[in-house]
Amino acid sequence: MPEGHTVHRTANRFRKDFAGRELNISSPQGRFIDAVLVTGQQLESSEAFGKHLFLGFPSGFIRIHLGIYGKWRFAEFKAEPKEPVGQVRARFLSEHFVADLVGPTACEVIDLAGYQLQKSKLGPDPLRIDPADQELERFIGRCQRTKTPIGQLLMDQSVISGIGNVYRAELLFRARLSPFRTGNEVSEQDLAGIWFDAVKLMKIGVTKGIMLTRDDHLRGMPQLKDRYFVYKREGLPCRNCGNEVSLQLMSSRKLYWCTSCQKL
DNA sequence: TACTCATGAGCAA
DNA sequence: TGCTCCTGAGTAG
Repeated sequence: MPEGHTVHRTANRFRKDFAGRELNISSPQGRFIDAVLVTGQQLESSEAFGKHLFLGFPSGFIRIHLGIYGKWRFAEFKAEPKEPVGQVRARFLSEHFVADLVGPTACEVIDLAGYQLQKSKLGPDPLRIDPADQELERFIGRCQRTKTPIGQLLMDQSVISGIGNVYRAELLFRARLSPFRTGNEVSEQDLAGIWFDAVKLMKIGVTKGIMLTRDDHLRGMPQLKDRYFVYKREGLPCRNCGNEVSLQLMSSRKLYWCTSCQKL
């Protein structure tokens, strides 16, 4: 489930199983021909920024973005790894670990300038908190300078990075904010509330590996149908007021919200 | 077997 | 705004 928390988990996994080792990098599918530029080199760093994963090697970086279909398959092996299954764009191999990448939107080798350029396009990431960078102030400033609806701003990776369609819907419900309220009409206090709630929920996502947004369900592993307040619950009763959860398209993405709890 | 859908985003018009 | 990239899971028949 590729929202930001997944990418941070993947970065952690690469640090744990692959960092400091020379990796054999190949493209079983044949579409990542630049694998030859970095294969055999030592993995020096593994970092997530928003939904981007950057793997650092002596001669450059691999940037990976899962997009909507992308997936990782990790495995440990004793003697030989299993043969790749399906359309494996890239295979990362160390002595005892293998990571197969399937269906990413982006998998490319970039230099330091490209790495810095990619990072410069991203807004603050709630999972990378550095007080010196004033992330919260940047986020609030970007929102309050525009008449774009808050539901759209939360999906804009240059405003806040790592949020996707699930967290967007759930954060706005938890804040009782209409997705259609424009950025300049959302108070500083409400924006700070969304930010800190995102920090909280996404950290849970990193720890648990799934998106949990209901405070009464933070323990255990609830079924998908019980996991959310509004996401994918169109037509069902709102868990707070009982009104039907609404669904409509916003910038061609499905937006779920409760018209009664999240008034304009 | 065929069809639909998805947690994303770049690009042209 | 709509098209396109791209893969696999789920569902209907």
